[in-house]
Amino acid sequence: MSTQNISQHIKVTVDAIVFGYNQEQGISVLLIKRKIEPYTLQWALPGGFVHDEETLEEAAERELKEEAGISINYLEQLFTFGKPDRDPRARIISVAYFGLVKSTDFSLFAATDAAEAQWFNIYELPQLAFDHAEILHKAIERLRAKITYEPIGFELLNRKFLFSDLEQLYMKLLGREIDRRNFKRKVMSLGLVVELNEKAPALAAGRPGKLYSFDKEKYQQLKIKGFDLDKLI
Amino acid sequence: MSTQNISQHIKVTVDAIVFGYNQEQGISVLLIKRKIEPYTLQWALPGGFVHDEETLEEAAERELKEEAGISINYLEQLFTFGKPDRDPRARIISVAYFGLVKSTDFSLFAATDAAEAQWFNIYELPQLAFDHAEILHKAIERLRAKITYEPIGFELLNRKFLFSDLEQLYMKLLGREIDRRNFKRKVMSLGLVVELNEKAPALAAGRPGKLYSFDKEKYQQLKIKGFDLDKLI
DNA sequence: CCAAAAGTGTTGTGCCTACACCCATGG
DNA sequence: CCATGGGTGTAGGCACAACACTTTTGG
Repeated sequence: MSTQNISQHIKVTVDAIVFGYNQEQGISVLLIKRKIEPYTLQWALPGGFVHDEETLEEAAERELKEEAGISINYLEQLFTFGKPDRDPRARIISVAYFGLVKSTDFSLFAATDAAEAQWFNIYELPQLAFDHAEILHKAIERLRAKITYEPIGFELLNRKFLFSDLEQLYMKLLGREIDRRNFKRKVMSLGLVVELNEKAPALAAGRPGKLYSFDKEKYQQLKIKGFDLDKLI
Repeated sequence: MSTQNISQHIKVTVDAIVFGYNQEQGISVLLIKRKIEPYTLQWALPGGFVHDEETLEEAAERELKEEAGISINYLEQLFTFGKPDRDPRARIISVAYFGLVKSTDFSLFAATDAAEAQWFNIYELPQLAFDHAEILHKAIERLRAKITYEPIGFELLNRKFLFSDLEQLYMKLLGREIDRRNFKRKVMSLGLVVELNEKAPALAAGRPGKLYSFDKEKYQQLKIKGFDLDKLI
């Protein structure tokens, strides 16, 4: 680093892209309605300035809690956006973080002021402030890539789920049909999903399915030692 | 973004991790010797403060030219490092960029003041300033991952090369033997490498090999439409 | 003629894909 | 009994891994 003490007028923000999933709404992303200039009343990703003594990830977690009332255990750094004119106020670079939440957190969230934070289906997005459309686009790409080599369902599904839930999550995200038999065989061969001895209550017509859940231990183990399983789909 | 005008004392730098390759030195990374506080005379990644009107990538390119005299066409963003205490002077976050250069650029580089910038084999690194060891570690991981799904040789080898050069590059990077016959078949099936009608001069004992080169057009095409070829190795 | 490196084919195995019918329940 | 969704097996093809001998040159 060449380190003359340059006077630099750059500020640093974080933005958080949080994806959620449930049966009705499909794959959604959390947005907030801006209450201040610029882009007042437009939808934007939750985020804000990094404080002097916190890490970037902590900043993203804090902003999520402040602006949307949700706590996320695990955020992954996505990309840093730094074009000089991406914010009309000043030179502001933004480090984007990426997270997944269970569908059970949806209801939790509905408790907060619905006008200021909301889930949007990723295929039906409003106009977004700043370069947030670009950021979100990149996040969706990453999500789609991730799902092919990591069992993402763990973060997105309820603790107990039907196999068809997992199928549908994958189909919605990939935007195409997948073969149920092949998919199940592959997923089960990973040993991450275990069959429970419970049947789901039959919600509609049709044969009720068994419940499944993720084997958290195995999941963590594999995540740590960096499982490079062949493409899942 | 919650956007009270917070007074923020964070500065932004970029650091560049440039990998090169040649037969003798193997896979190397470019480091510079710091001439100012802190960490004076220690080796560090080239980099420095982002200017107010340039993009992050431009900043990385500029610093590489200033500090090491090399021009790189393509840099890829690696990660942003932002722990509050990673720099003893102040809160400084660093956006790390990642690049590859041909071995022919090595000689070019030797022309500049050798004391201040140097290539180091990635398996024989000196102590590094700041958290640069961590940054470099992450870059090497990325390089290793990249090589399994992208034909990286294009950036690292000379325009014309022996097939054994490509083999050895992969073996050095992966740290294990690969089967020459299977490797060649796979690489050729991608259609990115073409056989030239030239023989290389025989440098040592042994049968001289044919020369090969990358088909730049096809390479660019595939890179653009995001080829998700199955794992190469 | 010997050492060193380049070049080259085949076979088996396992994984992936494609594909269709029966089962359990609610209405 | 019908509609709805859940559950399951198999056969063929393809890509990958394993494997060794011949050719060309320099010394």
